[in-house]
Amino acid sequence: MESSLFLYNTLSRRKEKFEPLNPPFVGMYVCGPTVYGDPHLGHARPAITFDLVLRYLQHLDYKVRYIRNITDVGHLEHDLDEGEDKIAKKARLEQLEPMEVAQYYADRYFVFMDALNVKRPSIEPRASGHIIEQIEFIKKILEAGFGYEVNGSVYFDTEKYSREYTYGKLSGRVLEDLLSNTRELEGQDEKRNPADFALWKKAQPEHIMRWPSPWSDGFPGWHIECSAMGARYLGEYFDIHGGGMDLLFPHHESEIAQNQAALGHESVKYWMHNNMVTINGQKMGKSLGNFITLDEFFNGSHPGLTQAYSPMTIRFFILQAHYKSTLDFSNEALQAAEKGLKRLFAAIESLDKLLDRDPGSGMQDAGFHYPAPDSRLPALRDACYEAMNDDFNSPIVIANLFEMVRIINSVNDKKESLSADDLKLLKQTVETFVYEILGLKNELSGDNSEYLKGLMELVLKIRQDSREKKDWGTSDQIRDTLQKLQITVKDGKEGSIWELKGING
RNA sequence: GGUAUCGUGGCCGAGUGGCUAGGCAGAGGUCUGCAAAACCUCGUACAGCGGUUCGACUCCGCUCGAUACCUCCA
Repeated sequence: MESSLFLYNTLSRRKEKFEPLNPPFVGMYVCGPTVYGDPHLGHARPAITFDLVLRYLQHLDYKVRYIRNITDVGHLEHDLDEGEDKIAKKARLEQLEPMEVAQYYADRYFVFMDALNVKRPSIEPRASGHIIEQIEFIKKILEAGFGYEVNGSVYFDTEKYSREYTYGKLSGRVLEDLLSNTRELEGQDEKRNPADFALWKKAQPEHIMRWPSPWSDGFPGWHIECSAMGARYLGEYFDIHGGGMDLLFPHHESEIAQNQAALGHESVKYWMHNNMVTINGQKMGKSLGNFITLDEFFNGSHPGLTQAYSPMTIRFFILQAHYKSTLDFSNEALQAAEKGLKRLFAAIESLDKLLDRDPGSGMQDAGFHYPAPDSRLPALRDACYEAMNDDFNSPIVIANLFEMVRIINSVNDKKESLSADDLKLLKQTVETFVYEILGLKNELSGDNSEYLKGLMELVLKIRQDSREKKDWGTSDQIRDTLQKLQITVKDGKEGSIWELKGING
């Protein structure tokens, strides 16, 4: 595994070799959710994408500090209520404290991310807990001369910035185009330039989320939190900054400008952006109202869903597409993912049984020959590493895993044979990639208590006896009854196996 | 209009200048008391039109189409 990890850097628009600033340490910052609504499928994408990145970096023995923020202040409602904080609005409607709302949805977010087997980041800082850092950051921008204050609000001076640096380098935009193509919005008159963005906003009287600052009682602009918290926890220069493609402009663009202005240099070496989840070809998003929440997926309680889908089905579905491609949701696609995942885990169970049965001794006595080492196995393992090294290409990893599935099943059917060493290599490879790197887990096996296992062993023994007596009536009755209890019995050459039907039980 | 990404077989989705992606669905077969599962075989896809090339789905141009973003909206 001497090949290096390459990742696509949005800033350069090409794949670059990953070379951490201070190996073996890696600093990674990912834009987290704004906690004013239930997490939906669109939230799962970046969470799982960067969970994959985290897991693979950890697998490569990097020590990763992973920061994912919680935005609980600052996002303004775009449509109806101009200038009102999103969280504040929701709070007023529901007669709750703003922080109560933020806490509620943050908790929901954690629960669903846990269900998706997304590892918790090292630190999950909240914007509301870092007002001081944000104010300090704004001060630095003002000191450097790239901001200006108007009526208690502070704005970033994009025009002045553009004289020395390039505002638009990340998103490929040109400031002049931005100026000429800006649509007219209310409340923009304070800005010198339509392309300028707020660093600090003075709160209107009805605005209940507010903090004191040198300029006014108000709240920070949207982009400043990531600049401030990134610098706070990862330093002025760190390795990876991730987020959804929809954040590329203006959020990340502005973050670069803020850091350049305040610190005198940029902060991020590699910018990574995951693509969107679409539904009927359209971005799934809060603003379009076409989102399906994770809760609804897990329960099947959305009219657009023909059934419930388990967390691992969702995770597998997302990993089957490369993170930079759009991923179109459909029931058909999710059902395909569910079945594929089931096949994958069925093969892993078969592999375990093969190893239990043949721990490597006595094979020759039992009449087995010792097959030569199978060259396909190291090749498949290497292909998995190559895929991961090539910008985290999880779909290729999965394709290779299915090649292994086919080999496992062939061995299980006695159509091929593998040495015990090869079986172990196979097991190690499969488990490394499935469990550790892709972060999948077998949801079916969770229900296999020792109690249930013992009971099933007895039932299948009785059925086996009746089968040997060709008492098909009894044997089929047992199978049919078990089927009604959601337990499927499959007769194989080495006896019968059983599984609980449906990943949701 | 600008910027970016993309258009692959029934569906989802990789990838490459000439060599099988993979999953699901479908067809045929093997195995099995039946069933299920598994295994084998199969469809010869790459928006359209030009160009470069010995050869392009893969490179270039154009056309058509889709999606995202365009100031405080994941």
